[in-house]
Amino acid sequence: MLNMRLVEGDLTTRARIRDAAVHLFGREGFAATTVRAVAALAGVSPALVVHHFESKDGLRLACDEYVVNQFLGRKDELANGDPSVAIQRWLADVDAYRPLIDYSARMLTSNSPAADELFDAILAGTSTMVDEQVAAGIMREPLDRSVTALFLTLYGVVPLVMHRQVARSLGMEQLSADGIRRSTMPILDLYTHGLYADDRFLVAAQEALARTSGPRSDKGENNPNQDPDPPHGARS
Amino acid sequence: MLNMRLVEGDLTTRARIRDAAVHLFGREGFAATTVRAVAALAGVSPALVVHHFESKDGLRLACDEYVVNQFLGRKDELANGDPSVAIQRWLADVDAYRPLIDYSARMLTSNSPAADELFDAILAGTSTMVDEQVAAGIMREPLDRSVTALFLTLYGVVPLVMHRQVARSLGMEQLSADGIRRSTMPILDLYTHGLYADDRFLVAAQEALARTSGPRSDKGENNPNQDPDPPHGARS
DNA sequence: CAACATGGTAAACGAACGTTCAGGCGGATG
DNA sequence: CATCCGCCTGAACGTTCGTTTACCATGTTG
Repeated sequence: MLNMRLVEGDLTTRARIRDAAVHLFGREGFAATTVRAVAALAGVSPALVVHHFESKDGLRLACDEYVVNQFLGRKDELANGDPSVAIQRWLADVDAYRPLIDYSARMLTSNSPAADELFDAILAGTSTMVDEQVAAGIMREPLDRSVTALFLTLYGVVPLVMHRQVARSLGMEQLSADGIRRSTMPILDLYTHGLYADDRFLVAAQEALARTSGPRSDKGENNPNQDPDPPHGARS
Repeated sequence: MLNMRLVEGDLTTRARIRDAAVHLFGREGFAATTVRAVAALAGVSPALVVHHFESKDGLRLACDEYVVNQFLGRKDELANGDPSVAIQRWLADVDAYRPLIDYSARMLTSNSPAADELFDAILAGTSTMVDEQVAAGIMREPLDRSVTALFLTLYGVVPLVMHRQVARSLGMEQLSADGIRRSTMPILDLYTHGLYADDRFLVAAQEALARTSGPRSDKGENNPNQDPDPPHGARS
């Protein structure tokens, strides 16, 4: 009834088209990529792309699903997994996974449901990790577990999402295993010891927050830092 | 010789078009936004858009420059400024600055030269801040100042870049001042005390890095960021 | 007053896009 | 051997896009 290679294997023409699409969507973006370009890269006719995926949107959906599954492993293992493992697996072999990295980086900043699904999965994994590490005494009890897990997730994916700026800043052509190695210790140092010599900012912020918990009228001139960037006496 | 309002003021038709473009480019993306849509939102004809900005790319360039200048303050003050001040100013009044936030969030993950310029400016400001705070004894001496500054910058902009996921995760419709307030203390706590109870991860990573400092031939079998499961292809 | 630059529009053009259609090829089926 | 069906293509269709062209109104200039 069917071609066997279609059922089990995945090196079919359909897969080649999908890979080409992941490649181009990741590098150029969805709207900037034409069906013709995908077809050309896969070595087929544009009509065949539509024949396999119904439409360009269908192709995107298939790519989304494929990348998410590659990220989280097989769908069955979705629940148990620690997503940071997947990120590590990717980053350990950046060159091989670059198309997937590019694609998911773009996906995470898009508005697609697949982006939400992927982010939620990573966040869930991070939350589990926080719970486990706190229970094991490896991690201190954070002030707010869910907010902490959220920002740990953000901090985990931002080198992926902004890999271009990371590579540029490190003086490299593109994200590489070497750059990742160079970043490991400083980041772990931050997570282990923090950065500030004392807790003056922490106290200042606490007081400021207590003061401004109600209104938000003035532009926050003595709002220590309601932003992620470390606070400082900017007015000095 | 010239219309005065064009020279000094900025509430001209040209500015209306530019604002409409920033609005749409930020919300829908550049490629997904049509010149006709910009013109319609600005209440003018599509031809006038081209008349003022030469082309759609010219319009993008003008928007890039405008947003960067809004971010860094006037161009004159570009050198002295601390960009985190700008981020704080924006986040303190999220609703008013939302179009600019959306636009620069999209810009930071794009490949435009303006994105590099903006990121470099923020990074430079953060580096200066690190130097100052270390000199003042507020901040410990980091293991690697430039890498630390880079990641502080990444961590600073990621709530902007991924505002959609931040808002979703905090159970909000969109990024709000309230969500930012809720995040302040946990983040500052991380920056002040770190997260881990001891330095076992730090030591482990240090040893792993020392072991693999040389070669990179094999697939990173004893990489610090190593994972139990080596990369696998499509075979089920 | 004539000449002209400025700010603006309506209509159309050529190109490129996503998609459709009619059909060819080749192996499995009866 | 004839049939059928899945894979695949070339050519075209309709649409929409960015852009161009011709033209109008207004107020400033010499």
